[in-house]
Amino acid sequence: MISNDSDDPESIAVDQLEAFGLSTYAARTFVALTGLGEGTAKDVSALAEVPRTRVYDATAELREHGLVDVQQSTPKRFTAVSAETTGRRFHRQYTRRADALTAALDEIEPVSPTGEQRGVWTVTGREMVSDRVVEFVDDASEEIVLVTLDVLLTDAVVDALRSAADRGVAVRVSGMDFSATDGSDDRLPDGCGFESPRTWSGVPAGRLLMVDGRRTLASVLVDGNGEHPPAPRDETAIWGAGENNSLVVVLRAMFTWLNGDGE
Amino acid sequence: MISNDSDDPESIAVDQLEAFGLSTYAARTFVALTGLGEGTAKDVSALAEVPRTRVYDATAELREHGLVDVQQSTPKRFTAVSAETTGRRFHRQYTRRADALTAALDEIEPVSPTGEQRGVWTVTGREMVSDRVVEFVDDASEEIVLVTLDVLLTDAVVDALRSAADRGVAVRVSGMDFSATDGSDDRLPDGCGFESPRTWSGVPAGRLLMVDGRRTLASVLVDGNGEHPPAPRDETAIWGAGENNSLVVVLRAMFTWLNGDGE
DNA sequence: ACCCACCTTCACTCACATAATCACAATAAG
DNA sequence: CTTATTGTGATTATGTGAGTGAAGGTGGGT
Repeated sequence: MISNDSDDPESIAVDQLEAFGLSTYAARTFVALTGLGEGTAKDVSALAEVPRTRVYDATAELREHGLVDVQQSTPKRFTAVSAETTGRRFHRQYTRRADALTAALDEIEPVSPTGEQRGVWTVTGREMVSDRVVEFVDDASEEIVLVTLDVLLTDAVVDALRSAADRGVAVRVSGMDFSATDGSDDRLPDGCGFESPRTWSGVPAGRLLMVDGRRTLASVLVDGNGEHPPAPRDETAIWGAGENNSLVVVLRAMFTWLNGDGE
Repeated sequence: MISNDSDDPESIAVDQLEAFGLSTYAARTFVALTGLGEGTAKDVSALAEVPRTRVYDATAELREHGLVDVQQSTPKRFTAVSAETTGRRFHRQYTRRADALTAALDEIEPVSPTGEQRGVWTVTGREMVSDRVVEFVDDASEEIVLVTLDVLLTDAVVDALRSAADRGVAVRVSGMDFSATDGSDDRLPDGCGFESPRTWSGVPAGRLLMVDGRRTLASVLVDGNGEHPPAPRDETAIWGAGENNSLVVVLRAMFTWLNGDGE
């Protein structure tokens, strides 16, 4: 199958514009106008694969978004705004949307977000797991224990750990692969040394996290199901919350055992 | 007609989520889960107007976006991530989209953006006109002359004027209504006094802009066609570029005449 | 003044995606 | 073993947008 989303700038721009809610005609028309700088309906129809009679609808749609100006002459001439203005406009618009969404959800959200949980929840996707890690770390008030692969220690996670350490939380981080983190990662705050990395060699690679002894998360990297490119391996995690949560109990025991072993 | 987009938090959240590309089932399911904190398919179906058998598809869709975690039990239980995480996630995602779009469009954009233009272009919408003003001001290298209503002097415009003044451009701003800008607006940099505001009283309200004597813009506020709410009046602008552009010639003559009159 | 070419708008069909409903299998509880 | 309930799949309907064609209007050329 011939994938539509090639990697040439035109296709990328069209895809992104469609993601921002524009119709395909509008997106293609805008890209064509960006390349032309200025042009008539015929010009656009020739360059982009847009029926000439529909260029007018497309430009009307673009005009409502403030992306195209029109010259009232015969034939009508159209021009697209600059790339920076376009990017800034969408950025502003969707930042506002995100803020409105957060505000609305905040009103809906019930009061007790961190209650006792019975079961174990599952998350998939590397970025999604990182988000949960950050979320848990941000909620920490006393202690954070994290064992992670180096590649999974993204900037967002490091930032969250830093701010936790700054607010007085005891942060203890250890790497699973004993390649880089010989002593402690240079990006992390001081006093994060936890346990010799070698302790964890042989453990199925991923992350282990415990926050305040009440929230735990465990993840593994699972091979993508025979995908064509090198397939950055997908991550699957489970997490649980609450003092008596089964996963919390298991991991807490595991951590205290290993920690007590070290002393 | 009963408008679907009411102003209660639930409807706002659903609308925003749909704007971010989610299906209505997924949006409604997520909002219901945010209110519940945790629940089964039946719970969601009862609270949100979603068929029970479709809750599973909706949660699958939400899971791919990292917005919902699943508990593998019978019955399955679902939980939504926090409001802040949701907002941050979408903000990140669409910031990246905007950046990718800008980069792609930059590659497409031809080299000479500021050529000689024959005709006169039209723009509608207050925000769209402000964007053009900012765009022109940002491209200024020598001189900026702006006459504007106070309400149209938004922060974005002021910022653009500031940065232009900082880079050595002669900025001269004047207000049309002689209410606030007695001498000079306190938000503006120094040395922007241009002409007594009274000169412009009686001129159809809007803005007049000239940049480097090569680009001009004129706008007026036009009454919204009998809209129900107070209807913030819409703005319509025309602009032209090039030394010999008709609009440029007219406005340049106008400005130099008034300026020479003042001396 | 007429004709012709082109531009512009409008109306229509078709296809696809999503909403919505139903039927059936699987599981757990009594 | 029965039964209610849960999960999965197939199926239909509906609405939106892509694609096409026809008709009206405008300007230029003869």
